[in-house]
Amino acid sequence: MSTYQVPRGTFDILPDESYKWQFVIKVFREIAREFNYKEIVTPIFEKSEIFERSVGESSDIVEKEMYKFEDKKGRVFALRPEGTAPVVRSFIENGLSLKTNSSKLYYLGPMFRYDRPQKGRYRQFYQYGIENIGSTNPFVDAEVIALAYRFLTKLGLKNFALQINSIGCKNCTTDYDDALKEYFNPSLVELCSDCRNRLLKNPKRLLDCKVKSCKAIAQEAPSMLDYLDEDCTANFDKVKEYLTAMEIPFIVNPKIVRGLDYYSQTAFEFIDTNLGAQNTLVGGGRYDTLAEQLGGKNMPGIGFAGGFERLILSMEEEKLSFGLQQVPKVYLVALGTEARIAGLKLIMEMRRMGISTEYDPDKTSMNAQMKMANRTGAEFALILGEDELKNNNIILKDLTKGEQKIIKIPDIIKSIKDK
RNA sequence: GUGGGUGUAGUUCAACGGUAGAGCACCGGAUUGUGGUUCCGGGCGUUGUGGGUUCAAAUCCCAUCAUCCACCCCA
Repeated sequence: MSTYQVPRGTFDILPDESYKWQFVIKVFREIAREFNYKEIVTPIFEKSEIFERSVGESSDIVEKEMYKFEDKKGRVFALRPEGTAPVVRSFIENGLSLKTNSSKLYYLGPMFRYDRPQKGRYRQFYQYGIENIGSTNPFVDAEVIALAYRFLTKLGLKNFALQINSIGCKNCTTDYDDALKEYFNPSLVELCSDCRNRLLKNPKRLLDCKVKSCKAIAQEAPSMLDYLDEDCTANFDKVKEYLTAMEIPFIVNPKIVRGLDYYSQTAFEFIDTNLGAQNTLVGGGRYDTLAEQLGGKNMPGIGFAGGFERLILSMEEEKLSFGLQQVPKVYLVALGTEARIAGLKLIMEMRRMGISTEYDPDKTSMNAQMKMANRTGAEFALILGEDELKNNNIILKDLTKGEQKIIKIPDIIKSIKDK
């Protein structure tokens, strides 16, 4: 056992695994490009106030999960627990609303939450996400959902379901909260202690409770959808209509409640059906008041975020491909000092021509070098010995077929390129 | 933050309170100019860490750290 280990809830992405990450990141970028979203990169830490004012003082994230610290001048920062607030901060700060072609943004990177680690839940985790800022049009809601759907589908995932809901605007919510309080109050004693708290602070979360008794009571609770005002209802209907038009299957789940305070109207989750307790693959929704809360102009927006860890877990579960592991194209086997030096020159040339090349600096015997060539998974071995060198030749051996032929050294790069 | 399970070689796992072992991987050789297969050889690892009980602890007890599962929360 080594003396040091990674901090709790974090992990190393090892060389054998990194290609999986590269693969899903590559696909995400491709899909973002298909939809014409452009990348935005924001710092890993921000003034903690940014999260407190947007995500919400009473949310779990702010209340107990933030990595908060003071710098040497006493400024209070937090490692970002999520990506939306920083993007909106940057959007306001840089006046992106005034520029064309800069309202559709995507981001990638680590987020931090001090949470108890579990399968699919880490303290440093990697999110991908998009934000579409500036429009209240339900076309945009549908497009954002479509992008997530397209991404998951492109990766080959099948075991997931899209659930959507509308949590209304401020007006609807207050009415609904009152209705919930009225409904649950008579059964107060039967609720779990968490739920008694929730009833005061955020009654909607009660719908999400997993305690059996609470679940049973919540079964008959009034539905959010009945409390939506005209606008919100119309909007939600349009979102559904557009999704249907794009042939994106969804189910309406009135019990979806997002844990971040800035959400309004459209809320959605892509749930993995065989992942365990941490099964939200992608979560997102509309946040029409967020920009104002951060001191900007009234600027509506909608976006989503997903975690790469769960994505990869889910893909492994479904035995999906992550593409090929990185292997060198050519492995140079050099015999003798002169051949080794001549080989150096050759290696440089091949690498410059874009041919990935490997060799072993320590092994001298043919046998050992061939073994290494095989182990790296190289496609070809180039064998250079005294005899070949004398005649300006080199042996090109196809390691999968086992065939080999003698080639003039000046022609070798062309021969490999032609393969 | 709460509850439960687990921690032994690089890895997957064995070992009744009494000498810590096997598969895979890895290294070397058979084969000093040709790999994958095969055969032979190679393991002292503070049994996660720190205490305690005992003649004796990987094994029992306590603490701690990590991990897994669930609550919670969410990506």
